[in-house]
Amino acid sequence: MANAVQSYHHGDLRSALIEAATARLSEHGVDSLSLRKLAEDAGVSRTAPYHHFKDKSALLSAIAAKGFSDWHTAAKRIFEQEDKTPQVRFREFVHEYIGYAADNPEMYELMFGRTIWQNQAATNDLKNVAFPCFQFQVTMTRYWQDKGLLPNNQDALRLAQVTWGTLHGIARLLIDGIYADSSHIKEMCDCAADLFMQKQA
Amino acid sequence: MANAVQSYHHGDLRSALIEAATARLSEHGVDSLSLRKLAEDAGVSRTAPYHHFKDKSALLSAIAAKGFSDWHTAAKRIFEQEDKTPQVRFREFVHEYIGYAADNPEMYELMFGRTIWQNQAATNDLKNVAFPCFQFQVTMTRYWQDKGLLPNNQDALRLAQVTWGTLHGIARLLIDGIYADSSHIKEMCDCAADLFMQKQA
DNA sequence: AAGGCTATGTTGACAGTGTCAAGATAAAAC
DNA sequence: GTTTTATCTTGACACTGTCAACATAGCCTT
Repeated sequence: MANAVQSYHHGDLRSALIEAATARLSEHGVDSLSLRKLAEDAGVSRTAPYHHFKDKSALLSAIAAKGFSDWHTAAKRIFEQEDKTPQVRFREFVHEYIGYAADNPEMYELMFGRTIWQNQAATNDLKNVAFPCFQFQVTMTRYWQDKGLLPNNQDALRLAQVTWGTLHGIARLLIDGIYADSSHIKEMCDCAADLFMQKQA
Repeated sequence: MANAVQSYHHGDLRSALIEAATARLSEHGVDSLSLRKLAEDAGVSRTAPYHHFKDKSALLSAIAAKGFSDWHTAAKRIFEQEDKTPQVRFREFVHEYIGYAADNPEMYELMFGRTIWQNQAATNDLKNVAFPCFQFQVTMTRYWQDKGLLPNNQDALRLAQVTWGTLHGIARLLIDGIYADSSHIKEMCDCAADLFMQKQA
């Protein structure tokens, strides 16, 4: 950060802030993120960030947006592996989802936490990235139904909400350390996958 | 709160604080809870609460503990209805769980949010109430397995984590307003119940 | 090139927050 | 009646997000 000569204008403060925030996020958690500390990290005064983000929530939304787009591409990569059977890919998807959450707990917390979603605080930029990500879950669900992995007598949207809800719930129990510890992640994932694909077991 | 004559000692500040906090919680959300406001509500100075709770987290834990014990009794009531078939009771349980979360979003958020669970902040008092509540979920799961509602080839603990995770996840998606809106609660519950009981469908 | 517009960055200020330390008061214990 | 203990008080500190007012410098037009 201190590579450039100190000048009145930073040059690319927006990126610097997001970078600093992402670093701090994974190390110290979303709760310890303060605009003032981030400004200091970027070598800039307390209120400078307000010229790039409406408020704190907007900055957090920008970081979360990056997380969603990353996850979306990761999900697509798993889903589109042509060399594996749908069943294998489905199971892999479950493991990857929980794995992503367990490996990036603070990012996951930010993406799906109430910090940025509560009382319509979500930015339009955020929604534009997050919603396609949600939609993709429905697309995959429909595919899994077609392939006979998931029950065909259910509405795809509902089923997507339930399957995704399951992954989301397990992820949160793990992250928050509520009656589920990380040493049994694999067993839990397999159990969930088995449960969904009961008829094929 | 102003019923008693103003005296140096409050009398039952602990209860008054919890009461005020519970009221504020359901109205304005967990994020708007401040010790100072609660102290003011109770007609007492800023730091008085510290003689009854180690810190803010301890107060929140006490409220959450009440929530857990309430839910535990509610769950037992549903589970032990002898006049209904296990299948009906199971479905009812699903609806009641999500219903409780949807009706008391802020309390649910507090009970299962990271506010009180993160980095081992949970009080022993809290754990002592919450853990039996979790255990009960395992007990129920084992029963449902015995009755053939849930797959018998799965470890009860894992299955309990997954089924509960599902309810938890759906609850959170609803509460946080993430790609699931409250007008479809019933359909989502039925879909989840159907998914769990696939073989019996 | 001169001048003004606009994006960006600055300090000052305000109302909040949780929490500690030190002292005041009253009730309970001896 | 005296001492201990529980409870409550004011004062203080280091934080926080955010607004208003002002400073700087790069760009745009003339």
